[in-house]
Amino acid sequence: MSDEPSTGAAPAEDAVAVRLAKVAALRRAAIEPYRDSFERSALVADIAEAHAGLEAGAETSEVVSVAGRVVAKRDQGKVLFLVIRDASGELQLFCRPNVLGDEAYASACDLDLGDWVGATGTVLRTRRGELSVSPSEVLLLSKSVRPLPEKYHGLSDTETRYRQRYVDLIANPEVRAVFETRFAVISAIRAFMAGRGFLEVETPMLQPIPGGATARPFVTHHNALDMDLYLRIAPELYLKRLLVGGFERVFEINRSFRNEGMSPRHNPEFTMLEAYQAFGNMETMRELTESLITTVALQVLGTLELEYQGTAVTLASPWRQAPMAELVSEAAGRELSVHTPLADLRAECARHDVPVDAGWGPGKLLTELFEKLVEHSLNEPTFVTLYPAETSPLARRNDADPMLTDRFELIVTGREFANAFSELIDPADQRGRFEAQAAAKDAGDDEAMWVDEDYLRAQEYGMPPAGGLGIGIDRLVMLLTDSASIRDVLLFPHMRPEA
RNA sequence: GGGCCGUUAGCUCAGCUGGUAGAGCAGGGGACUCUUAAUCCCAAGGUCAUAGGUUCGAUCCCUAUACGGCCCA
Repeated sequence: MSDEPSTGAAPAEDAVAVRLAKVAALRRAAIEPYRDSFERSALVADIAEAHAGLEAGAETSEVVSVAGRVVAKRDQGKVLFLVIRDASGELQLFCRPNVLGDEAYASACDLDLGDWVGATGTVLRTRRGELSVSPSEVLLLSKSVRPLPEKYHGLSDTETRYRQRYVDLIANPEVRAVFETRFAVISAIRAFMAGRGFLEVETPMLQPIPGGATARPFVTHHNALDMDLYLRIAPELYLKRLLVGGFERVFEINRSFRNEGMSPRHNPEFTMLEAYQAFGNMETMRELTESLITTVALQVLGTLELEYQGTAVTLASPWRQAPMAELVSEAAGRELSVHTPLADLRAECARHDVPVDAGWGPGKLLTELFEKLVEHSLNEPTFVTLYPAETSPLARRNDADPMLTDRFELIVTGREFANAFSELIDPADQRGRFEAQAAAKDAGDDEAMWVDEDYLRAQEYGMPPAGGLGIGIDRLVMLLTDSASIRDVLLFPHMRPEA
């Protein structure tokens, strides 16, 4: 009755062909291999919990219905062991012809690894101690026609893991745990922010003027309006418009997009938390950041003592604070700041192989030196403060030194995790900063900001003093799951088209 | 964009200073009434990433390209 195996076909198609033939055979026998639904009575984990004390060799009369994917098959001739997996765990099906009937038993033997099945039967524990269901019925719910990766070594090819995450999740169940942690982190953030009286809002992802960060945007086109739009590089300017409107505490967990290179730490689309608090400032945000991250870590991991890629990191408070110029001076072995003569800063850059651009001012040069000499060495959480105004076009100037801003970046494991500042609320100063950015853009800096007239108009109505904060969610999840690459915390990381 | 490394069966991997490829698992056939990476027997499975070049002969040496990984910008 079975079809002749196709000869001469490529091996990949061979396995597929065998399974497709089974589908055809089932259909001829009026058995639907892709069913509508299945009524199950228990998750695998529920059964394991309820029968944890069942002795080896003991059979119960309790009938359960379970469903899952066949992940192992051990054909013993007159006994067949199938292992099925549902979202809660794995369970063995102990299939016997005297319970199933010869015909149903033969059908069960015909199942393949990867098939989805539903089974109904009694709970027992085998003589060898394996909790099992002895089914009186095994229903094929959905036929798998592609072979799964090897059962022992699984799937390790990184390219296939990222491109075909669905296979990765089947072959490497521990991958699921990373994304469960990711969900726990985001849930904990929401709860924390709500507890502090923040309102969650949604702002445009399609923006006529991409603002709130220095980065190249993705461009798209609105056909009906016949105009270009940009995928947001940050929600910042919209959230701050809401402060003008009277919302005092808002946050958005946002997907943003930046048109730049990919790396183990950069994906073209990524997730951030941005939060704004009226009447707060940088210090308000510093406390919020430290409290948020420690609360989330404790809630999700139960500890503040982490290991990231082989290096111990403690998140225990209090976290170090240090001005950028102080850290750079320490690393360079000489006093450096935004007030150091340009020539000296350039010489220092040259000494450390930092390529410089002729148009850069002292603030940009100092920031470059910081990134080259200091950033990577800050393993424990460190608030780097007093960023130059030149590289902080949306931050309020420091009252004592207008060349600097009341801004910090949080560095952990040598990487930026958060960025926050006292918001610039003076519309005249903001216009000047935008214009400096526009000049840089005209000079060829395609990451520089645009002048956003509507944002300036909003500020002219009066924006309350405020603190603003951004935290990279992907990087936070990387830290908390000890993931080396951002691709490991994104279900579907961006990839070039397949060859 | 630059540098280094990788790409061999569906999956995980071998492959000797160049003589056109092997294993395990999966898949196929068979045996087996308590298996656990089940076991045993048999047979099958490859455009060695792609395109060129060198050579009597290339998975192997050279060049380019594609995709992936890491580092740097």
